[in-house]
Amino acid sequence: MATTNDPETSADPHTGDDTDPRLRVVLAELVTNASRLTRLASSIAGGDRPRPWLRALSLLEEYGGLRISEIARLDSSSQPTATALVKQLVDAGLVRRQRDPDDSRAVVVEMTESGHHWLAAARDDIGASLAERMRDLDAERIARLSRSLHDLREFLKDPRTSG
Amino acid sequence: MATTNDPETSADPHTGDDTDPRLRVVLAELVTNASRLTRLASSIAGGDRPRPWLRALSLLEEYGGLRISEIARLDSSSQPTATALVKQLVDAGLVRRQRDPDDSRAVVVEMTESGHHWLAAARDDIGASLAERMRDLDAERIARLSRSLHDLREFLKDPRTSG
DNA sequence: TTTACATACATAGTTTACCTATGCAATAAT
DNA sequence: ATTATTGCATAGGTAAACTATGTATGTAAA
Repeated sequence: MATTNDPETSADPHTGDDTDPRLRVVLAELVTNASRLTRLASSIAGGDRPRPWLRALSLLEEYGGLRISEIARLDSSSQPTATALVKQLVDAGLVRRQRDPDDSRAVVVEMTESGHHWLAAARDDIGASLAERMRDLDAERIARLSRSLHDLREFLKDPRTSG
Repeated sequence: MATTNDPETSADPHTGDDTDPRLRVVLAELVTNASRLTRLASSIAGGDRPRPWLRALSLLEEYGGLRISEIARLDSSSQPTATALVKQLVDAGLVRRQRDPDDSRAVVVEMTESGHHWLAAARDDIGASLAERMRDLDAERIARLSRSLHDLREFLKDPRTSG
């Protein structure tokens, strides 16, 4: 056990033991609740749309053209996973691959019109399924909650440039 | 296209088209943000703990003893998935199976002491990993956010009995 | 400029987490 | 008693992820 360390000198960045214990607890609860909500929502509104497609297309919509390795990094997945995912999207006609003129090793992935339509339809479906079960909720409250989650993710991505 | 329907008579419960369009949009955004936060957090704090174990043990801690089919339902998974999951947890010594005295077809699954320890340690690790990157956040704000997500899930589970 | 290393992506092979379909035993309903 | 239903187990399959590695291109050092 390390609980007998001198509190004055125990700021070891590896263990994080100098953080607020209350914060540790509520952060663990937060991810539990976010994860459960996500799982329940996707069981209700999932349809048969591949969730990796939604993630990748959302990123491409947000950032424009992306390299394979950038997709992997932004999606917290490995490069081979991103390669396979892009292949599926190309086969489905939702994205297009182009060589980077400045670096012929690289590939730039862009959404097609069909990809934009697919993503919009997916979001409509998800929103409609959920709204049907939650029609009494206040949209502005949900919007605020959504923004909080967004901000928290930005902070988690890089604590220095946000928050 | 169904966009030319008479708005007065288009309250078809199958399509949900009578719900607030703004609500549909923000709900779709909410699940996107919750899902992305979950994914990022688990890539940071995931460790190598099986996520299904965390889900199942959290349910058992919350509800006490549960049947296989109850675990499946509460976890939004199929019964065979729950059977396999419980088998893994039994093999790891984290839960114990007992026959239901009132119904000898049924199985009641309960956490062992080891299971409680495992879950507590997992949460400590997750909380510590996240708190290390987010040490400047206000714990009470996170707690409120966490509660909102919890309440929203309760509402989504059964819109009539919560809100 | 040849050699060496780094980067970007592709491919192979494996594991994990699910699913559906089905079988079997116990209970409930007629 | 027969039939239907319920609770779980098993079989078999798919999708999404990983690591390890190969190949081609770009970069830097000798």
